[in-house]
Amino acid sequence: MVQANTLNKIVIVCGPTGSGKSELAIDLALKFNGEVVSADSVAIYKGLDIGSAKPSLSDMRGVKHHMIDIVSPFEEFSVSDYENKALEIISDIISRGKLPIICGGTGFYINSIIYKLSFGNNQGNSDIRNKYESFYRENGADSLFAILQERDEETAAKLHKNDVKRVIRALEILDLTGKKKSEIKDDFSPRFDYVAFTIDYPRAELYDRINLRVDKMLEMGLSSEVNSLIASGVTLSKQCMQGIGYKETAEAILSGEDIPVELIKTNTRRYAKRQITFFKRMQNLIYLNPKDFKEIAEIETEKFLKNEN
RNA sequence: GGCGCUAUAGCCAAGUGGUAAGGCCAAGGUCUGCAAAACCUUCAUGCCCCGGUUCAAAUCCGGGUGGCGCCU
Repeated sequence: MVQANTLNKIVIVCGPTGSGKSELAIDLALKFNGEVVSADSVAIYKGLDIGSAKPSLSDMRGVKHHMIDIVSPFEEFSVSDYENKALEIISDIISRGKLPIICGGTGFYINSIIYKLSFGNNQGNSDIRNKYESFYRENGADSLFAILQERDEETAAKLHKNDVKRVIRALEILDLTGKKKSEIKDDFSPRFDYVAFTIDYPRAELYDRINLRVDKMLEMGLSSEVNSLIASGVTLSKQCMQGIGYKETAEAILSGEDIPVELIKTNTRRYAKRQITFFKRMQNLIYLNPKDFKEIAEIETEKFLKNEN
């Protein structure tokens, strides 16, 4: 375990999909003797390459990448799994005297390494989830929410009754630990000293880039990638198949329809919007102009590394 | 040229006399073990234009304009 230590410095490259994070992270790694730690909930899966825009070997330019291709498409993977593995890797990188560069668009994953979140102190339990899910299906969101209101009023007050996933999670914590989610207090002081960068494209320009990138994924053979996943037995219900581009393509293939390109683009754009919203709350985040992002990122990283705090 | 049908938000669309449903898109937001997931909020002082009837018109009447269809 990495202990909070102000000498532990890491660099974070985050932001919406299609903004050029991977390339910037690699640039910085080359310049500052770093290794890239991916923070991407889809790129962790083996075999999901094109749709997750994984950097190719040549893109990586010899920079070591971690947290990519680490789980099989049949496995489930959670933030907590991510946190454990990533923390181990980060401390190893630091111990070797190199700079960890966290790069990815999954804000929740990034938060898990910056902050020491407890995540309710227990892992998901499919029996319990199934129990409440079927209750929900039979009785509706209001009835499900009423249970939580009775058992943990404080958490219920923070959730919307339609947010079934979170309502179920709160109930799950109650069942598993006997404790209320609202009783668990977390420490939000960062465990690392970090700077974060995001390349700040004007919205319209970002959307253009995304649209083009989706077209490119199709050209590169997204549908055959999805085909082979299906052929190997990966079903739509698998977690990895929730990825944008994967679910739409898989559904189209299974029903014999054309791949809904426009839908994939729309979903990707909406995802980018959610990412932008998420990262707005990140501390120490430097918004880089697309014109000179590389130079500024280098200057800022240099300043950050020199500063002993 | 004649006849018929039609015109509601960026798009689809309900509404047939009582003060503009819903969906999509878009924008903003939430986020503590599924996060590329899940969820929330906002989005037509106005119904093609002009005139009329009426206490009251997107709704009825007349005329115009655009679209669609049929006929010559």
